[in-house]
Amino acid sequence: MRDFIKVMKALSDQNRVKIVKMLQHKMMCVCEIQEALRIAQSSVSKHLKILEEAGLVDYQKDGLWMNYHLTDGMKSPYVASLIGNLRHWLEDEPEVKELIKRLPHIRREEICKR
Amino acid sequence: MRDFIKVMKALSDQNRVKIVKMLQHKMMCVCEIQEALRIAQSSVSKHLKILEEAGLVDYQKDGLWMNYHLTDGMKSPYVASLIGNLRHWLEDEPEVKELIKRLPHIRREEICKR
DNA sequence: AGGTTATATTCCTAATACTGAATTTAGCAG
DNA sequence: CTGCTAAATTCAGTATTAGGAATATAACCT
Repeated sequence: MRDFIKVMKALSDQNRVKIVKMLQHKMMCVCEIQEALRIAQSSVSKHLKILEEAGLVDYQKDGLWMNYHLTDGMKSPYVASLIGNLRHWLEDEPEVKELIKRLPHIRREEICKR
Repeated sequence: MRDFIKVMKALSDQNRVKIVKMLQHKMMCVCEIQEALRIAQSSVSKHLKILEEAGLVDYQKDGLWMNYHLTDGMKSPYVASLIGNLRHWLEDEPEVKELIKRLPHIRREEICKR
């Protein structure tokens, strides 16, 4: 029950859903997500932690960068099902579409170092 | 997006998830749910409203009673998917099992009128 | 109409959650 | 080691949510 509710809560926030939708397209570091969502860096970190604790995302260190990516959901049927469905769900949401369109132009080399 | 998040939020609460699991077994009135969950009547009403606004439950009047039941999810893919999955999900949760076991003994004729 | 009962709504309190600014931590480069 | 940068954590303020007691509403009965 606790695990199920963790996943539901994780997906109960607009910014976190947007993060999931973006990560379907490419792995991203914190500052890229920050740039895409235009919210404070600390907020991004906290959202990612909530997604991670729900089992939705994971990350690999790459020097200073943390590359966040979606998990395969092998550890939780709730995660597997929702990540699977979210591949088609919300695809036509204007907010999501606009975000995805901007994705290719958000490159860490241009964003970081400031 | 708003609709999706409404469904996620509706299922982000233990008592609301329990209500959904109970309604898989039979339609129930407010006081039966109140007796099953052992929480205040106003809390039950509010949870049911949240579930209703998310499209997860609906009700039919029967005199003074409101018979709440799960929807078929025809109006929302999110609802359809989650109600479908919740038919097997959480079946082995001790809290849910105990609740379902008590269900047959919770009959409105014995509960109401007090 | 007046009484009774089931449910909804209002009101208030306590707990939880989101936000951003500031600080800390960790990994590089020289 | 020093300086620099990305990310995590802490802190404080605000907003949202869950809870129950009390009240209002609606449907029934006589």
